[in-house]
Amino acid sequence: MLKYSKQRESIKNYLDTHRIHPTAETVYSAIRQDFPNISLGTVYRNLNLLADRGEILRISYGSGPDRYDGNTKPHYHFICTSCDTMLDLKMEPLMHLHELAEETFEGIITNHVTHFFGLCPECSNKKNF
Amino acid sequence: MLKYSKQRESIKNYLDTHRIHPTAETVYSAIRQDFPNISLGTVYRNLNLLADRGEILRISYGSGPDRYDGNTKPHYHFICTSCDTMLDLKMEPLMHLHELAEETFEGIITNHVTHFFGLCPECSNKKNF
DNA sequence: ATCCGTGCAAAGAATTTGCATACAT
DNA sequence: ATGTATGCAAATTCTTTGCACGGAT
Repeated sequence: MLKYSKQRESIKNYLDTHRIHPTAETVYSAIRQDFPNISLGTVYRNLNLLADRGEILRISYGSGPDRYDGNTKPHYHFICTSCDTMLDLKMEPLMHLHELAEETFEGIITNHVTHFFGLCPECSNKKNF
Repeated sequence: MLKYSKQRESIKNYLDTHRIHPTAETVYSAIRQDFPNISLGTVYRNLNLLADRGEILRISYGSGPDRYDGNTKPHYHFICTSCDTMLDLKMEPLMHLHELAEETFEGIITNHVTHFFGLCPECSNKKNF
């Protein structure tokens, strides 16, 4: 049975109010303002717990630490290859994509993950001058 | 300037002839048959070097170690959530997908990575009985 | 009273790196 | 001869985990 903890509430609240796709470390630093004694282990434990329950999203994309997202509505992410910023894309997720993939596949496909890469608005401006 | 090494050649050759999306460890174990003294560090160094040159693919998908692929032709991957097998999908990659994403995005999108998840043919059979 | 969550520190997994030597050019 | 590649081991990075204590139910 799940018990309330103020640390977990604070983490969840942070993710709900800061849609910056923070890493565990970033969450840790932020939460520390309110809970100076919180440990990184607790942050990881709660991020895992929340992600397992579907209350937040864990996003892995290849390089560097995982990111977390309070927005659990299906949406795609963009990662800037220059500054590593992660942004939400407005594009509608292609829900039919795994059905399409399943047509030529003998197993069962239940979901897909897509990440887009390139230069974020800020970095693409810098390169133009 | 890049110099020849038999270790690197062997790694490249292994990936070209074994399309099983091995991890660095798997490559290491295999190459060791021919080069008993090769070190894991050398395997990683060469996998990185080959991936940077575009001669092989590095595939990260969230859990566990990265996988490597000798097939550099654009194609999607499927990962079995039960046995962790990684398989190529026959489905044509949606090259227009980042153009589509770019329509509602202020930056520059140069590519996308999509992974499909579910049960591989073998595991989906087991579950049916 | 029970037992889940926490803080702390140590351990673990995956990968990278410094250094002296071996090898390709 | 020059400089890159290797083997080895230590270091790094990110994340998980064991344990004793504190807090929620």
